[in-house]
Amino acid sequence: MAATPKRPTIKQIAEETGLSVTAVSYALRGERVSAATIERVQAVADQLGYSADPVARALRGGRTGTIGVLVGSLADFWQQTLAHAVQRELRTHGLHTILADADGDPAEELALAARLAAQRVDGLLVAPIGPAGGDWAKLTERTPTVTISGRLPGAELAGEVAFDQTTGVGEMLRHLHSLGHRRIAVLSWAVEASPDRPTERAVREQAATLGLDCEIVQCAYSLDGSRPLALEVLERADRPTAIFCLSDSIAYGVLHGCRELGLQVPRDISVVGFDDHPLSRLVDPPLTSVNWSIDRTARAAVGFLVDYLAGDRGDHRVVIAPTMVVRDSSGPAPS
Amino acid sequence: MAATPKRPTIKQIAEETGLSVTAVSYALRGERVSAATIERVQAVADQLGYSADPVARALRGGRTGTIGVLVGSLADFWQQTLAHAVQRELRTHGLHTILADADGDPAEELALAARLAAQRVDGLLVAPIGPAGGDWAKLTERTPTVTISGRLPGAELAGEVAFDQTTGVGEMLRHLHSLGHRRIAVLSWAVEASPDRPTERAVREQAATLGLDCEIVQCAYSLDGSRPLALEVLERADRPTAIFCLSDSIAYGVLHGCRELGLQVPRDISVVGFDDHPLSRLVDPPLTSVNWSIDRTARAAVGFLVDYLAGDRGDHRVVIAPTMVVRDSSGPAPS
DNA sequence: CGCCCTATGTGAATCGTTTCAGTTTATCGT
DNA sequence: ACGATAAACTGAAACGATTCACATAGGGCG
Repeated sequence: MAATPKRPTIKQIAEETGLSVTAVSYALRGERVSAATIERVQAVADQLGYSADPVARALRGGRTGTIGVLVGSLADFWQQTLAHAVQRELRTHGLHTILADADGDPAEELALAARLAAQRVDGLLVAPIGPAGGDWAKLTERTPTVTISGRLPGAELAGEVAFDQTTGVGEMLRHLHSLGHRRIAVLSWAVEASPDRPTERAVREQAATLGLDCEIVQCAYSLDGSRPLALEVLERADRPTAIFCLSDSIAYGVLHGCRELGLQVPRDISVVGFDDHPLSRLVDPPLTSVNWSIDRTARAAVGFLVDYLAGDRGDHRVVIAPTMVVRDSSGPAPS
Repeated sequence: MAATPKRPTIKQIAEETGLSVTAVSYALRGERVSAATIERVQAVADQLGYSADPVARALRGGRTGTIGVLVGSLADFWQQTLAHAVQRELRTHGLHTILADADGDPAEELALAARLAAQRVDGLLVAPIGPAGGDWAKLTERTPTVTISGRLPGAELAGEVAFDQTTGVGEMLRHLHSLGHRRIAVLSWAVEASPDRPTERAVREQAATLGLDCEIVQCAYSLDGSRPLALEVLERADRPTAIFCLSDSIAYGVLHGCRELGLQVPRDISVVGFDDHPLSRLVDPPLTSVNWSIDRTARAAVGFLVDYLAGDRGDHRVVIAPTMVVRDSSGPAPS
């Protein structure tokens, strides 16, 4: 092992200046000591390249300046972008990010969050897959937590960013209905894990209202996960006339599958998504989707957490409204 | 503030069992104490839901089980995917990830890495923008560091994953040359920050060899960053016949710009990328690019770091070879 | 029976920082 | 000039886990 030089400590500064460790600690934050001392300590600290050890500080009970971010699956492009937006937003508040990725497994979520909390993060931002169980009460009462689109059983929240799934699903289904589609396959991630997510419930309810024949199909998150499934659905005898993907990432895989089978979208079949990823306007054909503003989401979530940490216990809940974005991947149902 | 119940500590277990803190510490790792004691301690620990505080452990000097990952810009889709692949790979080794994002600013990189190191990560994985300066010597001799495609001035590395940029650039330029293109605009990120990156140097050299007129243009990373720039380039009187984007993300923005101006790709102009993001085969038209295997990259980088942490000081360097992927976005130069 | 060795356990220091509770000066008002 | 008070600074105890050095007891063996 290479010789490992230690980083400078407060103790070294104390020796260098002839002061006590205590005095140096105060001086570094400019309190309780004379201006002359502060200056002298600063000079030595700068020269040594000193910076306080966040680990020691955390142990003593202070803030770590780090927020844990837990996402359901980084394989999903939208969530990748969300993670980026959140990280960027946190940075504007001088906060750092520890990112964890449940990788599509709801059973992992609580464990990962606990691990994050054990790292002494100041707060948690959780975009969960779904209420797969576990009791978040203990965790969330110890660590301020803001959720993004999802429920955490037993959790006591510092804030909540919800998506109006009902309206979003409704608009999309009405759009498809108005184009004449009656038999629709809905590709959803995480159905097995939590069969009664609000999104799926909304799909069932609205489909019933509109008289649509909607089959909900379990689907892996990633591009490569949705393609084979799409192939299977597309090759059925009674192929649906439209496929409603509950994430744009899934839709990309479906588009790819259609291409492989020589199916023209939207002539032969309509394919629509549900997050409106930035690339959805560039794929072929440009994807009809429902937009949930990533920037607004990230800003709200981070804002709630920062407010809470600053002691503001106000009303920390917002519902992000969907925006229907009709592009070229949806068209009249083939007769 | 809500009552904040403390997490269980080793001390509580000691009181509960009537043992000393020391004995409990040993018992928890199954050393030096009688089997009966181990069992008793385990029982109490389980019942209390005890897990060791990573912060305290880190302070004492042990491993944290956390790796810092620093990427040049999470706004880039390829780097997003890389970050995901790396995180996933780290997880298979039982390691956690702290992700930092320099957001396109090379001047931030060293500071962010230092901050990561101060968090007591066991190692660092750095995919830098470029050698914007700073001295990485002190940091890297304290914290094992593996680079992914980039040089860190003064760094002493635990491993290195390099991309054979020269070959990649060469193949792409020859491809364009063979299609009759002679006037090419090269859109690069981070030119200002480090004008002599290996990639740009390779472009200049190979262009000279082939007799190509290549202009290198500074470009922001993101989709929205490259679009306006593309518009500017495309509206010139002596418009280049091909645009070579040094990242697929940039190419996506350019494609968007072309569409706005009513330019057909590749009939009116060819557009090619340089990472081969998974979505590049789905955009319209499918993008010609150069593939660097993200999985191989992530696996190699993480492998090097894990080996190093295990004490293996072997040869930790690999060069990832490019694979030219010709799709539909490149065609014969218009006459 | 006396000696040493092992098994099992404990006390205390350590990591780097913060902070409570003092202690020493110097200064001020009366 | 004297006690009160404030300013400047220090000691020591936390935070939670690890680990070195030591203590105690019992067992084995000549």
